[in-house]
Amino acid sequence: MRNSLADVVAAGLRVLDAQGLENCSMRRVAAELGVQPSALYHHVPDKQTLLALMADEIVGPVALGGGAAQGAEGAAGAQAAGPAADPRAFCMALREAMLAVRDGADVVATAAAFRLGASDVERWLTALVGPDGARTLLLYTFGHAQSTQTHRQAAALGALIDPAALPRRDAAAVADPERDLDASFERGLAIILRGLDASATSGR
Amino acid sequence: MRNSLADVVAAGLRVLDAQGLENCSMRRVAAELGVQPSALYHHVPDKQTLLALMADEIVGPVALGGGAAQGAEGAAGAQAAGPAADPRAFCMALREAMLAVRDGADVVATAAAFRLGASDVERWLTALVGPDGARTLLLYTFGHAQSTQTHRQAAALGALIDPAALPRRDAAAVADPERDLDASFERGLAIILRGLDASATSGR
DNA sequence: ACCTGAACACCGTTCAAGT
DNA sequence: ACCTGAACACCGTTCAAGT
Repeated sequence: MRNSLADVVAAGLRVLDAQGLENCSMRRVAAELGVQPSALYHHVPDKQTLLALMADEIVGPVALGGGAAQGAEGAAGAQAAGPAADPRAFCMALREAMLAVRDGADVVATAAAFRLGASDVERWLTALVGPDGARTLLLYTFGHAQSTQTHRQAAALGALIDPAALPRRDAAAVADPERDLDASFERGLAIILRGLDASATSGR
Repeated sequence: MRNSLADVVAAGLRVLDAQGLENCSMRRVAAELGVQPSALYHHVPDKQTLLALMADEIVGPVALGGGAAQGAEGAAGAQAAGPAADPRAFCMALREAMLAVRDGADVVATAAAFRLGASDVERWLTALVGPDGARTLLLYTFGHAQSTQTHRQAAALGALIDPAALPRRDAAAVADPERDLDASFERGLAIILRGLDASATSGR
């Protein structure tokens, strides 16, 4: 039989991961399903809506399945419990989920901005650290993940840049940008959490 | 006589501010200059480069002209001094500059990610608060500004959403989202700066 | 309910050629 | 140096029509 909405979203994620957001066109998603472009509009009103559904799929495991990342596909052995109880683990899991699919951070961040204050992840974080802490952590996490993925993409294209032409201080980061960015994320997270602690123990 | 690179960048900014990033095509920029699309490729190798130059123009006043925003165009009465000496003022000025042009945050954040660790703004902030603090503040500022502008755009299109259908807790934010987002940005900034202070006074 | 086929109004980029 | 004209391989979306 024919395709369901879930099939369309899954095909979208496959194209996104394989080709990147730039090349994730309605026409390519349709081709992935072996169907005419116009057929997609039976399942989804426009591209933006499809991307929002894809974002939900990317983030789903984090909001529902606990701190450990589970792959965007099946989520076979899901813990029935809620998300991680600790904001650090939550943000790291969120980051991992976004980084697991190509340009995932862009897709998730854009969708989240459309529902500012009303997303599941923001609600969960608000329960853990209050509304200001939640938004700060979330936007930092999005910003860092987007930056990481854009930088990855730039590095993938421009293996062209000659490391010898760079200032000495950037040498380590150029040598292993992936490890550097992971560590940089965790240090920033620590700074924000320290700020939240200080706010809690002082007069607010 | 004919157009210069500066003319192309200026035309790009005019189209961006008037039509948004989505509609800021090479063909429209060319039309703004009264020229064929192919003529742009004499000044610029591709669209990405043009957007990066536009990003520099948007952020320029902040990196060079002090804390006060000055409009992306002329910057007639520039203070000769460096940027704001205080990280709070610097981030607020950066945010203001990005918000001053439609989709400015998207354009600046993308360009910044391509030069991660090598942008002028990151260098300046690093001098004020060290590399971890700089990246944290920067990515938070980008994330919040992007979120603000995306949310604006959504609100502009969907005056459709019925406020009565929303949970009560969001009522104030819906009533005046602009003021709410400004205040939210400053509270998040305070949290991060408090975290940096705590790191400095404690053992690091 | 789900899809095809054809169309409309667009894209970024290249390239030979003009002045 | 700066631009035109024409072309290539694409876009998102709509709409009548099929099954």
